Amino acid sequence: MTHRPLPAAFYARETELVARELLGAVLECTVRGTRCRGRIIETEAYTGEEDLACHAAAGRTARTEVLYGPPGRARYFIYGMYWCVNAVTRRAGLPSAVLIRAVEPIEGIEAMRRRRGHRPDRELTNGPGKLCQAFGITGPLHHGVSLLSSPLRILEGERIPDDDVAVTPRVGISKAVSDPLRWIRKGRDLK
DNA sequence: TAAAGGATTTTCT
DNA sequence: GAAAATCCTTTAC
Repeated sequence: MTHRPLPAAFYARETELVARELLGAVLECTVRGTRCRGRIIETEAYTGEEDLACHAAAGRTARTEVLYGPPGRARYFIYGMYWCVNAVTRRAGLPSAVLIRAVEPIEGIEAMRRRRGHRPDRELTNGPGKLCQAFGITGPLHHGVSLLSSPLRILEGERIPDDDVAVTPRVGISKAVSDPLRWIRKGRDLK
């Protein structure tokens, strides 16, 4: 497969479309010379200020500033003690992003096992906080950086066909809207 | 197998 | 004071 980063124009589209198209793309992170790669298999769209589950619903603050910036940048959100990867979408001034919820390890699995405490392989990267821990993604190092260049980027991958993709409402989010906004590759065996 | 609670920090009511 | 885009451990059935 090619190893080209997805261009900024990829992210400068409707958030739901970007969430769909990111399935199959390759998340890459290099930390101190160790490179990890994983194929994206689950994403979630946070569509803007009108989406109550989106952090931008709270308005423009230091915490949400990156969401308002240009597309193609990474945003990391901390829930108490965990970080998550987001890809900012649309254009500057329109706060929205796609949360990367799960990947399949491709490269650097030894580092992932080490960072994740040698759990079963299926539990290395099957959650938004877990995959960050596995990849060594931390806030100060990665918050707000471009996804188009190292150390953290998203590469072109093999497209996952529509027949293998399911769209569902978000689950476990009290402010979630009923619209289907979570994209999952069918048949994944991660839970 | 399911449910409950803790860790931890920012934000809102 | 409570909840949040989570995860892990403990406790109960």
